[in-house]
Amino acid sequence: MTATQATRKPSILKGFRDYLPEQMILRQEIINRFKAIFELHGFDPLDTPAIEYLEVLTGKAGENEKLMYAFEDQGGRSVGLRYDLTVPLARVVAMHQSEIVLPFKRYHVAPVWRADRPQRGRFREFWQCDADIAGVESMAADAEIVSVLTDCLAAVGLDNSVVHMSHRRLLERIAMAAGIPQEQAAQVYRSVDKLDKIGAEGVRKEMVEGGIEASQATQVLDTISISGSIEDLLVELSRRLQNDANAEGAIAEMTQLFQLLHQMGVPNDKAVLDLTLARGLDYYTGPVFEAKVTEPKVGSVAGGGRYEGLIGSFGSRSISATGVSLGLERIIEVIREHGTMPIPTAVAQVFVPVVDRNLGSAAELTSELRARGLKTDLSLLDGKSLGEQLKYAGRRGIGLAAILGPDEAARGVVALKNLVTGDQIELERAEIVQSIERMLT
RNA sequence: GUGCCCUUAGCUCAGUUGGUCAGAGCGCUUGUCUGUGGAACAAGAGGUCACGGGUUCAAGCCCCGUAGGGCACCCCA
Repeated sequence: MTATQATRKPSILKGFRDYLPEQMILRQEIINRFKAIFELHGFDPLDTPAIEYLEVLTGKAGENEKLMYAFEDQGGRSVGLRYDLTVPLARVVAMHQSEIVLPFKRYHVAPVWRADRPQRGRFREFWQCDADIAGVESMAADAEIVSVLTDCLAAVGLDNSVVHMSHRRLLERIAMAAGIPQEQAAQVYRSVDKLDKIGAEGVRKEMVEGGIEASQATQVLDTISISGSIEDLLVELSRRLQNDANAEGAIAEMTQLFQLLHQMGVPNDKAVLDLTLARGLDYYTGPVFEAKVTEPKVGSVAGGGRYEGLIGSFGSRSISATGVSLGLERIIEVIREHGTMPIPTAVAQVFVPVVDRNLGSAAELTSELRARGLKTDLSLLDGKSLGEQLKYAGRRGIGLAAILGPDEAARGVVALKNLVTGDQIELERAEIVQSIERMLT
């Protein structure tokens, strides 16, 4: 620090965070599991720049654009931090058409930025884990996406999550059937979306206050509240919206989508029809879905849907796509709250302390373990007592300590101590690596 | 973008109507303990009471602003 430089308290921007090792270990574990699921379903990886031309980003998110980080770069260009991973994907598909083979399946795990007001499970920089399919109009793609989603949620133990599904055109047509004019439809979507939060009366009240006639509000509420099995529900809906070819198309798509999900082994109670679902992003046009958990209250944990016009909006030929975004931060909230999966505490699997200052023998043992791929931490506290070294390892969250001192060496063994339980056993020196390997699997 | 609440040692918090109010517990450091940690006991370090203004004889305590955190709305992963 030079004399002319003022010292500044270390600090970071509101809504942005450092990820210390303790957090990173869990984050990486979750991301690894998601990537494994994406690849299991045949998706390839993709990455794009954090910053895009502003015009690439705008015009897609509707009102949400006020949340976009936009600024001028040193060259006076209008640019912005990406708001989601879907728009960059659409740009990529439109831009690299000659290199991309359709159907295009890609996954993308990366940070996005929104100048939102921070809250629990809501940050200004957060990570999304996306999987999308471009170039397939049939419900086969949507079914694939939803099944990737349910697999991902299962992979991190989110058994209390449910994917709510609807179709953009259903709510639209229900509102229309109730005689609500086009310009008030948005009010309907906004209110209806809160049904589980403020109840039917709350929604009715809000709609009326929003200028919708009481009888129309009642009719909408009545229609979206019908219940039964998915098949019955869709049939009933079809009856109520009869002679509406547009609605029929949407109903047919949803019917097929649920059928496919069933055949793909997605349990009935994991993907349900929810007519109140209204997603904010403007670009959705077909089936939409959102994964929700009831506790903790972090909003939805994943969301997605079909967008037919987005890729074409970049001037390319029209290519329909569908995809999902999983919200890493919110999923972590749920995992930590409910302990839905074991939370790894350290990367190292084995700690090797230095006994009697004999760094050499500890180093030899360490390199043997590492050679077999065991993540091994060699003690850097060789001047300290064994007790202190073990204490250090325990606090780091490392599970095992392999102790090789003169006593053990003389008898041809290694003492293996479980740092969680305190139990200690002795294993043959010659077979120590294999023994530990066996214990860890 | 709107409204409300919060911010005191590393952490969780006490601090009465502004006048020994700068504290506790945990943690940390050291010792009892020169090959086995998380226990106990003892001693010790650590805070310009978020930051900047203001009111007052006097402010952690009152007022204003800024920053950060939280909640609700909006919206959303």
